[in-house]
Amino acid sequence: MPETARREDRPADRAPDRASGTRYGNRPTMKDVAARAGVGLKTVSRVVNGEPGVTADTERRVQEAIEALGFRRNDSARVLRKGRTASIGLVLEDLADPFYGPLSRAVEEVARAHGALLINGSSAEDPDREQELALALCARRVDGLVIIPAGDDHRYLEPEIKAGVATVFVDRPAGRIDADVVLSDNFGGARDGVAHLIAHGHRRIGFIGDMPRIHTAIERLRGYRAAMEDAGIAVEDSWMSLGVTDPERVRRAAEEMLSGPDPVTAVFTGNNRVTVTVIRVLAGLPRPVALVGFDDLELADLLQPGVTVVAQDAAALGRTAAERLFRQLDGTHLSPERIELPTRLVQRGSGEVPPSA
Amino acid sequence: MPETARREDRPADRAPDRASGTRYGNRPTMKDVAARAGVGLKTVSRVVNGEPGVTADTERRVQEAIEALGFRRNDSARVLRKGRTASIGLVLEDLADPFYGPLSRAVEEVARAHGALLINGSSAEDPDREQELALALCARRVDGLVIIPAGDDHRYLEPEIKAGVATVFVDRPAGRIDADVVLSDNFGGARDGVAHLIAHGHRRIGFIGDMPRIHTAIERLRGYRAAMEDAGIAVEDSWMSLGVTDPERVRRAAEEMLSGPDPVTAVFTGNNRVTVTVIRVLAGLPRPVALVGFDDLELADLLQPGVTVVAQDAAALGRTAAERLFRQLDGTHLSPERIELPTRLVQRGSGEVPPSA
DNA sequence: CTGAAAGCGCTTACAG
DNA sequence: CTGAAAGCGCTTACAG
Repeated sequence: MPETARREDRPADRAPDRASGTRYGNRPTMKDVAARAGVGLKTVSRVVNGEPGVTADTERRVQEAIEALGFRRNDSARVLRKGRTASIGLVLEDLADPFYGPLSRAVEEVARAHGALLINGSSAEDPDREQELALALCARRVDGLVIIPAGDDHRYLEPEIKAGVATVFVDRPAGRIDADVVLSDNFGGARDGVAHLIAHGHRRIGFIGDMPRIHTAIERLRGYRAAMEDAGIAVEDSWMSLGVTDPERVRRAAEEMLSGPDPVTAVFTGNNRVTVTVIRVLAGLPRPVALVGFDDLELADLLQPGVTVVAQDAAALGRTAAERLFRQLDGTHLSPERIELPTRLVQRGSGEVPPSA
Repeated sequence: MPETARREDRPADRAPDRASGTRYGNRPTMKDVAARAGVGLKTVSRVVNGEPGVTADTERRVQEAIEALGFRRNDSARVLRKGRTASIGLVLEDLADPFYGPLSRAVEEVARAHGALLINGSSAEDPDREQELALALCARRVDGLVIIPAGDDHRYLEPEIKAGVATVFVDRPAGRIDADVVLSDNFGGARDGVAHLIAHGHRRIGFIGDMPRIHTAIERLRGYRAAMEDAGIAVEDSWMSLGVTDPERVRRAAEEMLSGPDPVTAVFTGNNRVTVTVIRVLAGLPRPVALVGFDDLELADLLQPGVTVVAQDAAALGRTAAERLFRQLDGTHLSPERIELPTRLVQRGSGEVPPSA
């Protein structure tokens, strides 16, 4: 007999059939199952959770009632009683950014391995929105939080962390609190990338990066400066540009440092979005300009020339952070740590272009 | 006085200080706040929820208690009582695929506008995993579900939908149940793309697509066949290849149809991953071969030649689906609908290459 | 093997 | 304006 034919069996005193979906529609509960199977509530609970101590016959009766009613345990109620929600939150900058896709997926896989679901949100690089999201996730009592911070003050999380919410920052460190963080070696990666350009004969090298309140932007700029200093090159202010990464500003910045009497002969770009815009600018120039970009790009190897990049392992960042999170949740008290993942210089052509005369 | 100095004020009968984080660590509840402020539970609830009917003085006392204890409302408990969880689930194929990033982000934005959080999961194109995920989300009592289906039988969702879980399928239709679905015009897009190649003089045109159990793969193949038929071209079996989209198989398929005595002079690729692999194959060939790909790619315009594509609007798919979902949740009963979004042919060069002799 | 009672942390529906 | 009681749907801790 079809499940739906049984709907009227449900106790009449339960939610009336109002259209507007209060009470999750009108779902059967363990109590309904117990009544139908003629057993106690606890017995239903045992069957649903696969606990021992139920005779085969009782179990069968309960199973039948479950199927007839279309019962599905309300984990929301379960969670309230048990304490752990088996869900973790991920606050990132923008789900649509190709850098965060693999990172999210890696976090998700680790969560899945631990039986947890992932709640995801984009801060859109807005500190207020980051806070709003993180606190909303805490109110839902996620067991832990993986945060790619937009802001630089995370004291708002102190009570939550104290209350037991595991927290790991990724890609950028926490601000004004002591917390686990998993980073790429932004400084070293940028330094190596710029040193690579220097090794290929460049001295006038431009740097176009993200807003200076972003940690990675500062670190990469620091790497640029270090490489230049190591080579004894005095950096001119007009070679550096930090700011929002929208195509308009980046295009202007690139055009400025590439024009005038003493243009740069090479550019180091501070992230994937900047790199893409600069590639477009360079494609319109009559002379070749060398380019090394931070972050890898799909199809980068197929461009002419191929784009030399300092690649981060986004998936490894996510995986490492999530694993650390669950280690925290395992109960062992860990003191906050800073984990740094190496970057990799991938030579494809654009970084090996010599300076044009 | 610092918040932490107040921790010992919490009633001693509440959770002991065990290290392993049961009971969400050791969080204060409304009851604790009420006790500290010397008011009733309901008054705390009123203040926390900004309900009227509390004198300024009482409100101040409650607020003080809230801050001193570091109280944050447990939405998990709230949800149990209220019926709606203000969260929706998104089951997609792979968070790391660049096609799903913008789609997820769009769903998230709509959810946010409705005050809901997004729980995200990847099916990895595995029907069992899709089901497991979707049902886990239902057990968490998400208000609604946006599903990019991997399987072709969704009868398992019938009890959930009947129980009030709003459901919208995206990118591919539901199997064996009647549900809302938001699709791109896969058939028309593929037909136009192939017709474009024909208009540029090609007759021997290859098609490389995804596994034939995937709806979009079938529709795009159908579009290919329709365009060929419209032009009076008899398609040879060796021109078509459907299967997993891993680079190995796609590469072999492309190489096969591009070799032999009568190779194809143009290729139509069935999705972004296939396109990327085929671009690599074509880059290694001595003669030019025309290419039109389904799905747009970042940097596609910067390749030589630029890649002509049939572009879908991934963000519009996500937005439309999520809006439909919340329309369902608004209570008006809507009969299942099929919404089709147009695709756009973007000419960039590769699709305008003439047949080589 | 089985189940009644209490409780998780809130909101609802009342009563004062 | 304020609050005590009941209840959301489960699990826990017992007792039989």
